[in-house]
Amino acid sequence: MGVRAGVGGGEPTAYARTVLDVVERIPPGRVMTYGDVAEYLGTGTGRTVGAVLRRYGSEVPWWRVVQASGRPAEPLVQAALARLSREGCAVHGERIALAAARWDGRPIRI
DNA sequence: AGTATGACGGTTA
DNA sequence: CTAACCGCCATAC
Repeated sequence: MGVRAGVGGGEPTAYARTVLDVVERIPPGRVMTYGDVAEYLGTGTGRTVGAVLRRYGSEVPWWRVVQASGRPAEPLVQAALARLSREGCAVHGERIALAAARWDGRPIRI
């Protein structure tokens, strides 16, 4: 049941699965930067995280991953901002207020 | 094996 | 604020 089989031809690599796993856990209305995900995993970089989402991210909340500037990646600016705004995320221009929406990976207060 | 490629990030000008 | 540059590392070929 690889629910996450996205557009990619093959199956996600082991690394890709860890990335997708983290992104799937980002709570609605919260965001992580590409670099945050890599740092949280302890492997990879913002680039590698972006590469995974580009390939296999269609089945996970990809709009909750933004650049360190608070702005969604180029091809996703409008789509991501619309979804985040709907989730109650504070949007300033084309940027998310990271100070308020950034998620550290810990449960929000059970 | 070696090279090229990114939904990135930080620094510098 | 914009633009250029370089370091980063998993993948594709």
